[in-house]
Amino acid sequence: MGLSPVAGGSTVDAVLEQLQAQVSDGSWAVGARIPAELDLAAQLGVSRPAVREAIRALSHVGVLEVRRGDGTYVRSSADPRPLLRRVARASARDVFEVQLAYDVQAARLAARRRTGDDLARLEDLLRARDEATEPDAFGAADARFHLGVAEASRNPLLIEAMRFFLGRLHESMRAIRLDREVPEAGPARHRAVLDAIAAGDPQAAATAAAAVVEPTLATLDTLLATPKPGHDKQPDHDTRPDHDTRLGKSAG
Amino acid sequence: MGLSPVAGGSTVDAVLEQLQAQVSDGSWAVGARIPAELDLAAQLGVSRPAVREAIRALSHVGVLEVRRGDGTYVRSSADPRPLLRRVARASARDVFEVQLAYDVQAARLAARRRTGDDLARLEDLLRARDEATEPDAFGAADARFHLGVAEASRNPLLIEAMRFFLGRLHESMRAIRLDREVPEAGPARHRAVLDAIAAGDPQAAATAAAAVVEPTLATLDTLLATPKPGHDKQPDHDTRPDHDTRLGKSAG
DNA sequence: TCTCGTAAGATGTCTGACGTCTTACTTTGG
DNA sequence: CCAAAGTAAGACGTCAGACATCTTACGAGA
Repeated sequence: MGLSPVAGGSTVDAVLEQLQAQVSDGSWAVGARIPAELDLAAQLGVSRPAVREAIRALSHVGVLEVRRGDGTYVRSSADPRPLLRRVARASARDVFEVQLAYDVQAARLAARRRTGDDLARLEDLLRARDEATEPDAFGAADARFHLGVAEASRNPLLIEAMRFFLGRLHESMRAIRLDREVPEAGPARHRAVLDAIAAGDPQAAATAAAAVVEPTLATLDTLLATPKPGHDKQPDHDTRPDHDTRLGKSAG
Repeated sequence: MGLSPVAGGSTVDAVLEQLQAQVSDGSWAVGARIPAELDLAAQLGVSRPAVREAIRALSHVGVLEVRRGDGTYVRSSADPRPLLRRVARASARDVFEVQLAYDVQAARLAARRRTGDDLARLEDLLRARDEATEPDAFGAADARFHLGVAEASRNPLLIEAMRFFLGRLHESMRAIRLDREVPEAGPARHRAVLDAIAAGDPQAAATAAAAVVEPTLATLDTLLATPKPGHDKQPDHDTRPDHDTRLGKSAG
């Protein structure tokens, strides 16, 4: 597959797409150096800034790696764009289900790998969660406990994935104004997770973690199916949600 | 938090970091319009192309959204950079564990939501997997089956996450030259997953899915702990380029 | 043969300009 | 007085050329 001069739409987007295609289909192997910016600009019939913007975007997501004075190299052949698109448009429910997957796996791994320090830290986090009353503070404490479990799993990728999706989830919930209406699971269920982790029982930990989130997910479905009156009003100024959270459309 | 002129290192990276900080700490709320490129350039003491490259990168990951002729808006306050960094540097083992999380959740959801068409498709995929003999073909068929389960989960975010991480996993395995040495689970375990999904038993499906991947993960650990002679060479992550990556003349 | 300096190539950044689209305001017609 | 069309301002999109700085490779000299 070769490169061809770009046609319509956005120039930079077209360039980006062609570069990503070269990487995805293996024309440019992982580890290989791609042509210089000026060469690419010439081959594509665009200016150098256009090529640079495309390379910068691909570099930011880890597909390319730029080494000043040397050249630009392929770092990963996996195309992150479909996932990025989905993450941007995902409904709160979809994010919640992914988050549940992380929670269960984190608990399972934590049960096998947790240290004494981990347990002490988790105890602190759970206590802080129990003592929090104000909604925002409680939400933050709850997230910190879940993250604490992930940290005990000793899997940095899982930790960061969970951190990101927790933030994304919080965002989605706020967008549809359910962040204060969806009841959280009580202290008992969280205690069960910690106990299973302390006991070193992966299976029990996984089950307990699922039990923490499942009820909330069920409640979320109920709320989405029958929105409460007086809370479906659209924000009337500067906010531009419109990138459908695919939830409140029934009320429109 | 305000903006301040950038100092050392890469200009664009510094700009990008400041823009991301403004978004992450809430100085620029989701939905709000950020200052114009020229204004940002003036405030940061850099040129417009530098600002544009930073905005392009943030736009590519869904943090910002650019509307031609109008302005640039904040789309998400979650910072994806820590996750992106981790994804780029993650070990095959870490990716594998995350993949396991997806597999289990996908199976659980598929058991609840699969249609008759899903079951028929999964039967085809499983048969194709059994019939594949050549290593590459088998790996592809195996991935397609797992993706098929994800598709039956009806969660587009989970599907795309799984697709991306499967690709990333394949990449990692190839990098350490284990993609043909780690034995895959046999047909029996996969059959159990499909049966549980067909039976509509989420718990059994989750357990079966875990049983598919767990042994492979254990084997992977063994191989990584005691590398086979002749295969312990470090993956040449920074493979030096052959100049042969030049593109042929584009014939249009 | 080893070391150092130099030159070539590539990316980093800036300046300035023009094109085009969106938006809001103004003007005009009803 | 209201509504529709026209216009102007603002913002992003793209291009061109130039210079700075870093990396690498090669050749000259010890």
